[in-house]
Amino acid sequence: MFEPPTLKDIATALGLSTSTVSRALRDTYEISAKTKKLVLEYAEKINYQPNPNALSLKERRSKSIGVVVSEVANHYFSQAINGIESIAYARGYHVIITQTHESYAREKINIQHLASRSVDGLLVSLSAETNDINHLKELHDRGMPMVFFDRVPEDIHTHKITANNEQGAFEATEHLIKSGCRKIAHLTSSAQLSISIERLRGYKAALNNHNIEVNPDYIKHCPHGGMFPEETEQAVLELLNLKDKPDAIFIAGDRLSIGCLEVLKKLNIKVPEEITLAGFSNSDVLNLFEYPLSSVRQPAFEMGKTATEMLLQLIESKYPVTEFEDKVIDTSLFIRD
Amino acid sequence: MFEPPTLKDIATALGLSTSTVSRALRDTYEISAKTKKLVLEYAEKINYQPNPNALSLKERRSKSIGVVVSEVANHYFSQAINGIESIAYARGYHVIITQTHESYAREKINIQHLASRSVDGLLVSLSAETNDINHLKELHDRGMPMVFFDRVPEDIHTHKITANNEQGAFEATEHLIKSGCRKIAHLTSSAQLSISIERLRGYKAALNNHNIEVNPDYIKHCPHGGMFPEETEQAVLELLNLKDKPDAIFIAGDRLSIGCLEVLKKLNIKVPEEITLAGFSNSDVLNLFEYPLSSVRQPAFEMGKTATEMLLQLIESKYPVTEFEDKVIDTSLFIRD
DNA sequence: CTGAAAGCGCTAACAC
DNA sequence: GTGTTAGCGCTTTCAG
Repeated sequence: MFEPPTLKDIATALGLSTSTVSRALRDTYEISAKTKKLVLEYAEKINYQPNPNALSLKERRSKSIGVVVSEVANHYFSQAINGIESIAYARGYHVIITQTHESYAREKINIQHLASRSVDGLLVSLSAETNDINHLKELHDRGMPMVFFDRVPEDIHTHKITANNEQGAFEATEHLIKSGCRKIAHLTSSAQLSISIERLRGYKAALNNHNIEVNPDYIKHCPHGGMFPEETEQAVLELLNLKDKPDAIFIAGDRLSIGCLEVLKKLNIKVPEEITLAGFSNSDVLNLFEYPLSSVRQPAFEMGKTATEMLLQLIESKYPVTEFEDKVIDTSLFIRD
Repeated sequence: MFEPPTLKDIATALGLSTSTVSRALRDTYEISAKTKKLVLEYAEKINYQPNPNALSLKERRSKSIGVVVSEVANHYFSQAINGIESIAYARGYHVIITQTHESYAREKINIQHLASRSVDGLLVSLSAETNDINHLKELHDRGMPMVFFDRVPEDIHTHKITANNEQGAFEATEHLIKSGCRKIAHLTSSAQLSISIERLRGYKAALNNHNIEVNPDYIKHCPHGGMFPEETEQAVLELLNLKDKPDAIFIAGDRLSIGCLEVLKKLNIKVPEEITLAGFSNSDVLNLFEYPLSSVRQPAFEMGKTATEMLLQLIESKYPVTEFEDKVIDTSLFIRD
């Protein structure tokens, strides 16, 4: 059994009261230098650490924040998490990471878990399956500080931080057009996700701008964001089996890009000779790929940092915050031919 | 301010005592069906959740386990984490993930953070920098349940779970030999890491087995496991600049493999024509790479699961455990030419 | 069957 | 300057 020393242990060992010890440790002014020294040295010696649960109970905050993402294996999220940690650690907060694996049920459970009083605030990116956000709304209404990033809900009024998805999608699609493609398909995640909506909008805008008609057959949604390979495979096959086969695909996500590349490779379809690709991806190994995939990169680290700063501001604010920011950060397009 | 309802809130609202409410909620036998129903319905209505900090304080356990890995972006670790979560969630435990980024200082801080009483046990994979394990030893001596996986220390007596690194390294190296290579280099992580030692041993054994002399110039250590690209680049360049240039490299880790491939690509050195590669990697995109990289895959998910089962057994054991297991799981070699 | 009270480890009035 | 005490939210004797 792991039984760390407590204030009382120090107090009895030193013949003092717990409050004196507590004050000495926290360096209150009204404590004699001698006692302070005595206590500090003894605490150091036995490696005393205050019990965080007792502290949380008392102070009514845990100095920890919860993070909800779909998958840490996704490079966008692992980079964002690094950004989150960089700020949180510097400000003395713990970071508790949970994954939804794009499941709405899992998301509800994780949020539930993190709530109660075990975290002081939440950084959330919605799962692909989520289209009912009542579990979040309720928690938010009851006062849980919350900041959304990347995949954000419409009707919760709080800070949100997103990449400029529309602009990124526009640039990627336009790049395909400028490369000579005209029959550009769009492979994307579930339809209700904010990122899907915005990227679709950018895609359509680029086509419109170049007087290319939007072909509904060219737009394929994967409700689980490519979590299941079959899902992606089927979508890609449907595109390839169209009588008027696309000459390019603009892909809205990392996992989808990988799934798509795998299908093309399996079918031995040459990229970019037979089909050209561009996609949203924060992977750091794209340039090692056999097939070129131009990619829209999101400033993941920076987004994580900013989201965390915003959250800590909410958490530590003395007064209820009513002005919320909707921060949009630019993406950058990396071209590979 | 987020102020969730407490037992007392329910009690006063219903004109009962807190102890009655507590019992009703936990379905004790000595409570009238009527009261129970009343309480349960009200609790449901206001979405009551017990305060986990109060619970932890009382029960002297938090129902959460801490995980220490170097990087969640590493596929081996993200898969292991999925295995860890699968068991932990099923048994009602939280999982708190922390990253060391291969830094010893960060590892110490994370362990410190997780300790005290905020987690019931620890799943640890050492950082590349770590060669002093006193921070862990001390904690372990004071009774913190601990299970090591992947990168394990020598002299802490507890459950350990590793891949059969020596065997995996042997097979990979032998594969290179059978492909006709004779001048096989070894690019690996920091020298004190258990995985480095074991993989080096397998590498040497394979060479010996085929009567190839071990050339010390062919063995390059990267103290930070490829965390810094310059480190890997320098090591690879040193290998390539040898007068007797190697015709193959056996690479001991994921990040190192990527770093190495990037250097080769930059220098326009053809794989496998000019040099053949094999490495430890759990990446799921290797077959999309331009250059073939045969890989030793570790059963990461299974390792995470097993480690968690072992840890929960330690945590929940009524009596001090003195028999410890040293579980070694086989790897598998995936060949790409 | 239900209530009162103690205690988990800590801090913060309030004594003295 | 230091000790005493109450209380954070919960469970658990112990009374009744």
